[in-house]
Amino acid sequence: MAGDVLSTFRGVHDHGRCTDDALATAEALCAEKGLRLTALRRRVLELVWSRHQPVRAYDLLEDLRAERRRAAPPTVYRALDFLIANRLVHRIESLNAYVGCAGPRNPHVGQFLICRKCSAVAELNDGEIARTVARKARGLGFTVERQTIEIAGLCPQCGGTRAA
Amino acid sequence: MAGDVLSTFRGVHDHGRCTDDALATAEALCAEKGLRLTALRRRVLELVWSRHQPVRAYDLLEDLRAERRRAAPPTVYRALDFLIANRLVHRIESLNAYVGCAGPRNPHVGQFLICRKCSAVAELNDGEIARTVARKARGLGFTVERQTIEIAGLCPQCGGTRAA
DNA sequence: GCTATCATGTTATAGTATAACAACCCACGC
DNA sequence: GCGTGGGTTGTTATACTATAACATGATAGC
Ligand SMILES: [Zn+2]
Ligand SMILES: [Zn+2]
Ligand SMILES: [Zn+2]
Ligand SMILES: [Zn+2]
Repeated sequence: MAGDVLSTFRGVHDHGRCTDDALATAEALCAEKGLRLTALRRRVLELVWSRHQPVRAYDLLEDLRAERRRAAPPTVYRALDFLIANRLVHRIESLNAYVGCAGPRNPHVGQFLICRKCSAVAELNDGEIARTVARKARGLGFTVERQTIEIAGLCPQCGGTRAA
Repeated sequence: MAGDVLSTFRGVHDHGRCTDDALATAEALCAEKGLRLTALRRRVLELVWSRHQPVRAYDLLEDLRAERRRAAPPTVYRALDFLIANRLVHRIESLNAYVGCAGPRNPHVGQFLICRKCSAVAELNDGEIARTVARKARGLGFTVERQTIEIAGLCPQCGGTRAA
């Protein structure tokens, strides 16, 4: 992946490289696990990465149709199901949208910083937050299976304060 | 409100009282702030509380129609908009559903424990989690405006471990 | 090649939410 | 009282998100 957690928020990053890396990692990961990253699934993953922003399913569908006339909603939703199940894509619940996973090899919960102005999303993936949440929930007798953490606000470029 | 954060998860709580309290608090709060808690909005709030579970908008609509034939989707969505804007109701993003706010007087972010088996939802509202998230985000130059934290799993009644 | 399995195509429909404009109501000032 | 103006609700239509159900096609192991 190209750079740290905030690379998405910076004006320009080498997004071609960033997408290529993601696809290469996905290929390798699927090969290791014996998963079938078909042409369709690979292409959907590529389209998800193509903007480095949360992408909605029907936008993906529109893109797909340009090159695959027979694409229908199940086409894209099934590809997304596969990609999400195998941790290559995350769903952003508060936006009904999808983003490529920045680190599919590191097991992690979904934690996202979402800029309401430029729509960029960065994956936070902070262990301390995850552990604090898990500890508090466990302390109440609750068994945690999935954490959904979505932080909305302004990224550094769009009005955020400078890092200390 | 009737009891602590986990009262929702216990077999039986005095839910009539719990709903009455919520409505009384809402009335008082709106009176203080000069907000118009109309009959419709009050009734929708009551319906949201009626199950002490996440309720979907179209279920509310169905309930409403039993007594107000002219109710349509905007009827319920507009009431929900008002209730959410004034912190009387929370939206659970991962479920497309709505729950009554357990403590509208305490300013707080939305943090929820959601049992996938019995569908009960408890509002966590833990300051340490909120502060940890805020600190981490701020450290990256991100200005936090809204936190969405939804923890899915099993509640104590449905298979969670006992609290220590 | 045969066959079981998984993947995709295809059609239809379910579920969630908002746009746009009309009608109504009520508080306020005249 | 009367108008008037803003906020609330009614009404119709439509946009957006997602899945069901069954048919067809590709793939891999035997
Ligand atoms: Zn990820
Ligand atoms: Zn931004
Ligand atoms: Zn209750
Ligand atoms: Zn439960």
